[in-house]
Amino acid sequence: MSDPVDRLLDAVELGESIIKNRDILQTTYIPNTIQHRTSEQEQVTQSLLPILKQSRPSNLLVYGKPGIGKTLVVKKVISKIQERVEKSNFPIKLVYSNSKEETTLYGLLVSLGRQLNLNEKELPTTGLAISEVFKRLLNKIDEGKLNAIFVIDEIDYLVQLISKTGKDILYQLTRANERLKQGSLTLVGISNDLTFKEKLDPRVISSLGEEEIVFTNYNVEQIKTILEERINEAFVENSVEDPALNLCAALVGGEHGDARRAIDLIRVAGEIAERQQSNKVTVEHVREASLKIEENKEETSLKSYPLHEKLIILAIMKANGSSTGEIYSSYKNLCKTVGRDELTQRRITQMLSEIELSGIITGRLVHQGIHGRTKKYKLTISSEMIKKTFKNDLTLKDII
DNA sequence: CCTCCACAGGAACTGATGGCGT
DNA sequence: ACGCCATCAGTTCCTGTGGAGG
Repeated sequence: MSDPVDRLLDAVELGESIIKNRDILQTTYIPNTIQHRTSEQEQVTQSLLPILKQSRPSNLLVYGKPGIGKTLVVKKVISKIQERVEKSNFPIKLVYSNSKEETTLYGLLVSLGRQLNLNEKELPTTGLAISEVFKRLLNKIDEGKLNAIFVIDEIDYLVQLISKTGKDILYQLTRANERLKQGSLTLVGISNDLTFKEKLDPRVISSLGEEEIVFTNYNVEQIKTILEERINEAFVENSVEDPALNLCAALVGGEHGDARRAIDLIRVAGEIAERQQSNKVTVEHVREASLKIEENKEETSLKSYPLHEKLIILAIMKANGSSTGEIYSSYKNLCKTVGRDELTQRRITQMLSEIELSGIITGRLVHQGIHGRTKKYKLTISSEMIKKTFKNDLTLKDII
């Protein structure tokens, strides 16, 4: 999104910048005070408190919509506790992982292991049985006499991964303490999906859900104060106009109140203002930033698709609003012209729903009586965008 | 009221890849 | 050297279905 080369060049060109501290505008930055979240911080601390007494704290489940500070609060509390026990010989190890970023169960366990300082030799990235990986994790904790806290973000994705493979890793994680002699393991699950608990094994619920904390959504006012705080620290004084700030909060607050997106928005707006050599961030900049973020998302997801998905998107583009059957035959023609083997219709329907999930197309189920049922797909982005991004693709450029 | 279309979408399977332990 | 294990892309086979048209 923000190209480091551009950033450097701009900074040199301008000599001075209206953004004085860029790190603060990163969504991973943990501010000193997390606004509107004091009681949640207390609750998290409360359930992790037993660590100080060297006994095992409760497992914890944190719920709430995206971008409302769940991860921030959990990370902050744990690092505070870490500071307190630093000198004792009973160290706390924070291990964070995001299930969405790891595509497989194996990958997730390995990323946990890496943070426990297991190297390639001790924990290879492939080849082992899942149970073997798990055993090595526990061994490491036991040997190091660690108090490990596993923070698993978007744990609902993990549940999906597990249900595919049939392993009950979550159950084993929650019961791991019975297998540990010297260390301890605490599980903190973070979930966006408030109903996700229903999908869990009841045995897991009883131990994982020992404590539950629900984060409420931010409203527009709260988003605004959060933005204000970051702006104060990150921007040169008075360089963000009030209407711009309001618009930022309104654009985001109108949806789900995702603070991360608000912060992204003001950061991009700031960068645009800088590039235009303006010394103020205006409403216009925010509007532009909003568009730019949108387009960027579209472009990167278009680019990242494999060939057959791209062909499907082109097939839809040629006949916007067509049914699966029509798309499929159009796709087959495209395959012929580029000289590739075509895939089965089953695979194509699957790809279509995958693409739909990313938001580039939308499908609508239609029942046409004797003409059966189909899904009709439409593009949600402009065909110019598609042409523009696929033009550089060697195999595609002549069929656009 | 029944039939039958044109698919949706689940489940199980295959073959390839890559790397482990022994 | 061998069997094993996880994962991925893709295939095969399958059951299910709302309502126009007879």
